[in-house]
Amino acid sequence: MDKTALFYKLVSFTNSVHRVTYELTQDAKSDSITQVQYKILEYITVSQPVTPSEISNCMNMSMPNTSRELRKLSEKRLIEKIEDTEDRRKQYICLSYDGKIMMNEAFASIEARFLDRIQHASKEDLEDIERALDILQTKLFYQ
Amino acid sequence: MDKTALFYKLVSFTNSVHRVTYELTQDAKSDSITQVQYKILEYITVSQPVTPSEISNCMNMSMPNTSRELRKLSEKRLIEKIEDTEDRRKQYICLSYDGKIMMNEAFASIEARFLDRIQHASKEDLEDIERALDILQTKLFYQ
DNA sequence: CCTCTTACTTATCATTTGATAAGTAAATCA
DNA sequence: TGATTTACTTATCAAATGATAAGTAAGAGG
Repeated sequence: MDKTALFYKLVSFTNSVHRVTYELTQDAKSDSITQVQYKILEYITVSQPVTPSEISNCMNMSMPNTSRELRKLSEKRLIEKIEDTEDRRKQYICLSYDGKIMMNEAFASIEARFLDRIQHASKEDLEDIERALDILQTKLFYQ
Repeated sequence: MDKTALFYKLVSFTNSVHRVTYELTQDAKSDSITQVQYKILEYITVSQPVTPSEISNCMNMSMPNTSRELRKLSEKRLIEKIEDTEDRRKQYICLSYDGKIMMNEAFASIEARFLDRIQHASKEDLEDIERALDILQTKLFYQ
């Protein structure tokens, strides 16, 4: 298989990943937040504590827009801002108690759909899947 | 590895896929169309000919919004609408000549970045990647 | 101390996207 | 033939998102 054929396979694959991700995550988020706010909470969940600049960089959002969405999340009592004691310009963002509850529920609902999706997979299938995830993460979707 | 651990691996994996997809595709689309319009063109490119209803279903867009975006793409001369001769309510959407040129350019730019990403992969690595893509597509990201 | 840079905020505006109501025209069905 | 359904359109509105200008306050460097 030449590299261009592999590229087409990748295109088809990423489409599948996006479609299945959509299927697993649809309706998982609370209606009280927007899609972008959910993605920010998701990022904070796996990376906390995190600064607004990091959110801005990693999510490809401008600082003003990041700041606005963080303010909204803060007003909804889903995150907490903690000042850096050494550099008082910096902040660290963490999930609040309510935010943790919300994200736990969201992840639980996504996990349930995932388990449903792999319910007919054999032990060998699961091992294949795990190996394949590792290979692609290190050799193709790295960084 | 239990299924919950596998789920966390999946979460991390899909984040990587989304990030790399963003990296590969950023700036690939022309500035004269919006993100949604680009996604529609991408779908048409790989599935043409396709009906507005199919686009609406597969892209999770309402028919009115699908219709609006297709009208805009048509006004930009990037797609063509062909009436079904048997059922005159139906349409088939195809890329126009200009649309094909635009998508060829976009795909070429994405492919160039992809090739860059795998430039250091050995023949064995590429085979591993191909196998892994196949396994995940059939066992996890199916349908 | 003064200047520059960094980290973040506020304000504002345009554009995109999503949702809904209402309509047309052709096919199907009874 | 008349009623219903399907495929798509038009119009309109609200909300989300993106982009930019201008501002504050703290740290860093000379």
